[in-house]
Amino acid sequence: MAKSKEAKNLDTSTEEKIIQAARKVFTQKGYVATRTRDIAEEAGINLALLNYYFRSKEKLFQMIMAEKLQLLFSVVLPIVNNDDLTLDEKIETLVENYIDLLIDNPDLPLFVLGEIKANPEGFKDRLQVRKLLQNSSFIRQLRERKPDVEPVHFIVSLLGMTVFPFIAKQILFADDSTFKMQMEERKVLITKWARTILET
Amino acid sequence: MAKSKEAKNLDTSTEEKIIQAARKVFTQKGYVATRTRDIAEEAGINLALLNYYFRSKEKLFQMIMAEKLQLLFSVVLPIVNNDDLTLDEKIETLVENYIDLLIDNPDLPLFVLGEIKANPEGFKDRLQVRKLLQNSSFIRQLRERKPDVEPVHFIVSLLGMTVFPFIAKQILFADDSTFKMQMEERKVLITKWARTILET
DNA sequence: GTCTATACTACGATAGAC
DNA sequence: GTCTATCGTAGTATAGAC
Repeated sequence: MAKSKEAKNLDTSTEEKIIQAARKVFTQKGYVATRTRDIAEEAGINLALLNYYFRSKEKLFQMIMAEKLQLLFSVVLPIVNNDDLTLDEKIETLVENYIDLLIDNPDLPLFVLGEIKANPEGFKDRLQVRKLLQNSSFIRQLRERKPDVEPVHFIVSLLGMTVFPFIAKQILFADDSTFKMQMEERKVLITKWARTILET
Repeated sequence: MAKSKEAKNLDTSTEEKIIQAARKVFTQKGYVATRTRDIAEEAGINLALLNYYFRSKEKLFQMIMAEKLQLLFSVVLPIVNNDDLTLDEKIETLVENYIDLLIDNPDLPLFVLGEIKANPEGFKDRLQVRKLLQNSSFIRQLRERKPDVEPVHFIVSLLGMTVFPFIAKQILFADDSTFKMQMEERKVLITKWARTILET
């Protein structure tokens, strides 16, 4: 730990300021739409410094994207592979943790999904979600509980109910504070509905 | 009807060829990422012709976007406002029609939602989905059936289950043919699950 | 490390010949 | 209506002074 500091941003290093700015602008506008000038301005530094610390816009972007993918995986993987949790416990924990994550990072889904669509090749190796899920205890438990339905259908529905509001909030929700409140409400609703579906 | 023609593309007017190309490229790559040169090449015409027929990239884009929004609304509005349909009939029809639409236009959701996020101001007046839904018989029926749950939560879940697979298909589904097959399966699954949820 | 000035490239748009 | 050639601008990246 460094000495106690009161300032939030004034004492952060230039490199860190650039990273923070890049995080914000990239996730808000996507790769093509962000200009390195936007990032420099947001960071309060000169444009040349961006290329001094990171070689290029592309390199800087890769850092941010890797970080965001890591963030997404870090929520899912520990849960779906945890043999000690029952199926119902997994569902409840997944939904709660995911909604908490997305409330803190509302741009995340549209950002990641948009960039994957824009450049599928760049994600070919990094995204083996299907393989990671395939052997998980989550899938195994789903097959046991509902042998007649492909697990993918349940997972897509669970993810859809959880993630979709964050993707479509501009259209479907009025203001930001009621949105947050309703997402808290959704935690228990989705969990309940998912269990109901499994009992069908 | 024009005289019978066998060719599909050779006889279409230059203007129509540009529109078709723009439809394809814009919905695939989004506004910022598409270059007018891409559209010209896709249409098999010269770049200058694009500005001859449509004044600018922006004008051409607005045409395509208006068309796509119209497409989305034309599926939803007639159903949610139809007083002759029961709630269960509305749900079934909505899911079926939407999945059919999205199978034919898989890029549609990510395209529209991405552009709205990129330029929220440009959609302020055109998107009054909330107001259009507010007074619909669909909402009224939902309130009657489940007075304890905000209708928005049910609608978001229904839309999420239906639309999300098309947004995340790069990640969650293997190949295109099994994807289509599984989307057909989903029609009856979502309808069934939605009804189950309403009985909770 | 940080700045200013600039090179280089890519893009949207237009002029002008046919 | 359609083409070639080109203008103007905006964006990434770098050179070089401090």
